[in-house]
Amino acid sequence: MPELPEVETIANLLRQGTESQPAIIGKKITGARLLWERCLATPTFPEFKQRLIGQEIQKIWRRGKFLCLSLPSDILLIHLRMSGDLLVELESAPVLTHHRLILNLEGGVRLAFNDARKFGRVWLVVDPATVFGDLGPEPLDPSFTALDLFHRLQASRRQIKPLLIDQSFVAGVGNIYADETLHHAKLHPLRPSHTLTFSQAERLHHSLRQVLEEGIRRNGTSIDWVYRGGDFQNYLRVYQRTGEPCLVCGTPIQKMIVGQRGTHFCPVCQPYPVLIPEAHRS
DNA sequence: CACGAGACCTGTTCGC
DNA sequence: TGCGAACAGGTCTCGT
Repeated sequence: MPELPEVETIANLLRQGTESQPAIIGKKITGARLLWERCLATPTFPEFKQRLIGQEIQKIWRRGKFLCLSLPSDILLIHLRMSGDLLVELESAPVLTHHRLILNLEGGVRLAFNDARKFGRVWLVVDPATVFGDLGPEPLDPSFTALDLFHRLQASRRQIKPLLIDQSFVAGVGNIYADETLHHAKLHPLRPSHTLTFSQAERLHHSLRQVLEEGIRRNGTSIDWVYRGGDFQNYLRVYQRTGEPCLVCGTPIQKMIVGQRGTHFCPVCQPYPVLIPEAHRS
């Protein structure tokens, strides 16, 4: 499910709390319960529990699609993958079917990792870089410029859509926001990345930020049976709008499979350009 | 290096 | 109405 804007939304909720749920910053972890063994990537559960209990949640942040909780001696990393969610609930609340890991906190509340499809993972590490691997730049970070993006596009000959969702290219973009970004930037999903001009790269850079920021502003996208409170699904321009009119030109939105992922685009707003082979250029 | 297929999972929706 | 197939916001690994 969650891409950058959804993870950012969850981080905000955990930091600030809501009318019904307290913020969890500053709270100590008092207990842990593992309900689906494989969701804990590292360390073993006994060590996890022993290291975790007594530590206080000092900071909550995001890197790409990773949710990160800083503790005094460790960092707890959570990746929600397709169907994961984090809920703050009363200790007395019933344990829902898809709860996979529960952390008890001070004050009678708990943090529950819920994940129907069991793809999500949790790590407790000292150095998050060991888990992040070669994660690309944060698209909303001011240090990520259009020129950076242009250089990265030039360094590859891959199709732009699979490249955008490659986490080592830029961090945090998934299927929904990639399709939305390409439509906003008026670029065909199959366009080879190295054929983009600098001004097209600038446009892509701008579109990527516009779309991600709007997603965050609307508290993310809530689709399928997983409701998270966001309403960006009501403002999608192409994603899951196959056959419906393009909001810009009225042409029916088309769907194709690219890199095994459903890809939605407007054939008129996002034309595939006639490319002149390099060898034939004067 | 780039791409495709398959695996990991469960739940919902689609098509006959 | 019922049932199997297809599909879903992600990522890893393996083979070509």
